[in-house]
Amino acid sequence: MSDLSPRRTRRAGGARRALVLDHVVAVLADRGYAGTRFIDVAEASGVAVSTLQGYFGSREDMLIEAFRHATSVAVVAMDELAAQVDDPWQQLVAMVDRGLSTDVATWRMLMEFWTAAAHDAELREHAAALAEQYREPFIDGVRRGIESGAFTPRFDTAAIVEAVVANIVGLLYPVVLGHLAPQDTDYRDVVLAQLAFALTSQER
Amino acid sequence: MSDLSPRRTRRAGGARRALVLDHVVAVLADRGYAGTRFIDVAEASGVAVSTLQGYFGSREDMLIEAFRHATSVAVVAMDELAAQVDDPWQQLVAMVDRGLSTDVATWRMLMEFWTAAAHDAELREHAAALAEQYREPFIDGVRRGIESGAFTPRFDTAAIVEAVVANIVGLLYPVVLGHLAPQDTDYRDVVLAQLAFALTSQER
Amino acid sequence: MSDLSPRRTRRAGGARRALVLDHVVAVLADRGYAGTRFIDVAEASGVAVSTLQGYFGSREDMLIEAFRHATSVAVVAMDELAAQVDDPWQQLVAMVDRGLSTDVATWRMLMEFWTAAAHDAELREHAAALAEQYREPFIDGVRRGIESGAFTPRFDTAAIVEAVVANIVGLLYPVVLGHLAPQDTDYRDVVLAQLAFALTSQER
Amino acid sequence: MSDLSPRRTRRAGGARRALVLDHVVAVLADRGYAGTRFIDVAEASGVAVSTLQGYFGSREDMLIEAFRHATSVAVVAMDELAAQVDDPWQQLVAMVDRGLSTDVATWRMLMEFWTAAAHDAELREHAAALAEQYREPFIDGVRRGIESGAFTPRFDTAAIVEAVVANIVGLLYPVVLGHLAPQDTDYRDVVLAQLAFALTSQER
DNA sequence: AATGAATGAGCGTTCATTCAT
DNA sequence: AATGAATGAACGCTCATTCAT
Repeated sequence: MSDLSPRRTRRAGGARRALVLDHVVAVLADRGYAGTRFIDVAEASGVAVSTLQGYFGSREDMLIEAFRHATSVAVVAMDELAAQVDDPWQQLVAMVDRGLSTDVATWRMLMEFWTAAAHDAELREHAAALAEQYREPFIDGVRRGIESGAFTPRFDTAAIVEAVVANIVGLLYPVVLGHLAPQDTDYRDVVLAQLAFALTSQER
Repeated sequence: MSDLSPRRTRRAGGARRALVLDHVVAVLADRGYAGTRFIDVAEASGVAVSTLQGYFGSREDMLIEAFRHATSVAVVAMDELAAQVDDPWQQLVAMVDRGLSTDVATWRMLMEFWTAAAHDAELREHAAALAEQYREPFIDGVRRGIESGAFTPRFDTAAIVEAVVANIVGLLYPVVLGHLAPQDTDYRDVVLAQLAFALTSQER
Repeated sequence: MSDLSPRRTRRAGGARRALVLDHVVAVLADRGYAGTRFIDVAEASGVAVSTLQGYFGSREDMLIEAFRHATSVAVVAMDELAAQVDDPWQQLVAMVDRGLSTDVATWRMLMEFWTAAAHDAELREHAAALAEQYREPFIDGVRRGIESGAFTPRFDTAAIVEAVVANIVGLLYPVVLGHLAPQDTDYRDVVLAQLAFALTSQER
Repeated sequence: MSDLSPRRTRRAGGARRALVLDHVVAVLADRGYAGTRFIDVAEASGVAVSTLQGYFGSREDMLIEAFRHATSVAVVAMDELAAQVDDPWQQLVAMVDRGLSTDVATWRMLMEFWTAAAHDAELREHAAALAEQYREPFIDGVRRGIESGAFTPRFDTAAIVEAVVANIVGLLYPVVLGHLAPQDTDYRDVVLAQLAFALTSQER
């Protein structure tokens, strides 16, 4: 399993520093990676620019840490969700529902993160870890269903999971750009039925 | 059908201007929306910075026009593909194959475009038009299949199309960030089988 | 007497060129010396920028020639006025009236001219010639009055003329800046009475 | 009485900022309004360009504040002069002498200020306030002389004051352009005698 | 002669960063 | 630790000028 935690522990700031990170994430979602300046975070958080630099070092370091912070929170939440449900199919349903109900702010943050990662090797590593962690509980759910005999999949587990994750992440731009309402019952029905189809051989 | 053409025709530049646009798109995919400076395009195209400004007006106008140019090309290509195939199912298969084989450069360009659109109202309008045009031939294919009796869909046409488009666009980040090979036979099988399932009622 | 004519005859343009000069003067009064760009004159006159450069050479040369043109016109008009009136006092009155009724556009043009001259040696020479020519008919009027016995001045002719010219030019900023109406009967009365006082010894 | 003070107090800079303002005024007089660039002031004052922008905001704000600074100083000096002399006539004489002995640098600064004001509404407001304040002690002196019976004016107070102010300001261009020595005893005699004439009815 | 196209020089401005307190 | 002040680097943009037609 990859590491999502910061590589070195920073002392500066302490509690105040953690509070600032949430502001950084909010500004990031609003103004974008390249558009997030020190002064924006300073105004949003009430902390002086030079203090921010004392906390994080450079602008890029601040943004990278904000991404680590925000994505870690999101992944941990998904993991906890998976741990709460025992039945494999119900677990998958819960995770799909969770994914489909991702709020716009989170999508925006992820969009900025991934777009920034496309231009930055260090962020790209982090994105790879995030992708793996995000798919992990899905793969786990499918495998547990297979082992228990509940699923008799028609395809590779990896391909099935990739498809359902694509069904979730594919909502990002429609939702962020306002083309699609965040929650659509019909869409959920299609995704879940297709997933059930993929997991269940016809000869059953 | 929405309008993807530039609002006003610019004369400056002529043929040379069109050549430059391709360079702008390339730089855009490489450096990102915010990271694309006049000097980058100048170096890539061999045209002086001030000449670029003579062509496009401002940096933003240049980037917006590049996006219009590139996305129009992509949409027209998809439309032509749809027009070439007569059988509805074969048309859908062809379009899915086309979508799944989208090259990294195009995905990067679209990623930059959509991310920029999230912060710019004018680009957002264009993105909405693009989204509509991209889905149009899919919806058309499904409808034609229903009318001919080939499809007896289990769900709303819109939801089915949204799901298959999500299966395509959901590849963007895995492909751009290098997590996934652009072409994966298993993934294609899942997507097409799920689409066929959604379009075919069991009682047939 | 100094020379106000252009130093070298330019061929380019001919009649069209002369027409353009009036546009240059108008733009000059409106936008100021430093603010007058080729494109402004081009838009005002309907002549292409590069054509203007063909006419005048550089931007500065164009402006300098416009100043020469406009000031020559003003001085010639004052000279003609002086030649029309025979009686020395009536001549002075006519010239004062003429000066006090200078229109805002002319004042603006002169303001730009003199301000530019403060930063340019060549224009300063021209301004010196203009100053001399402007005072010449005043000095001539006073001298003719003295010779005829009509005036018995209390002060040097030069000082008297300087004072009355100051009374005229002193209106420039109030008029241009809108603090004072261009024509004020009371003010005229003061200027003329003070002039008459200066020209007439009490023992007469 | 109009307000000549800056509209909002800026903190940045403090003492250093005030020192820079004098340099701005000097450069302004030397190079003109349009010709005064940040780099000129930076070189004259030894302060970095970006620091100047930190102090003043924009180039225009810097120049406007320099004008306010310089003109306020000039007006305050004239007011103090007026307050020192008790006898109305002696006060007027002192003010005329002060006006006629205005140094070239001040005239140049005022010339630039007024010329700039002709193209800028905000500066024009300030110029109106300045004009009013400049004439105020003159009007006050005349009125006090009338009340005490020392003056029995032949004309409106406003017209008389306008004429004497014109006699002062009318020196601007001759002095700035070097046509006239700044101090000329004969000219002073004319101005003062004409003023005395205007203020004293013949029947006395 | 007249013009559009192309371009380089120069300027205002933004912003991350360094430094002193 | 926290901050304001100061600054250099970099970029978009304007505009006069040169060149080819």
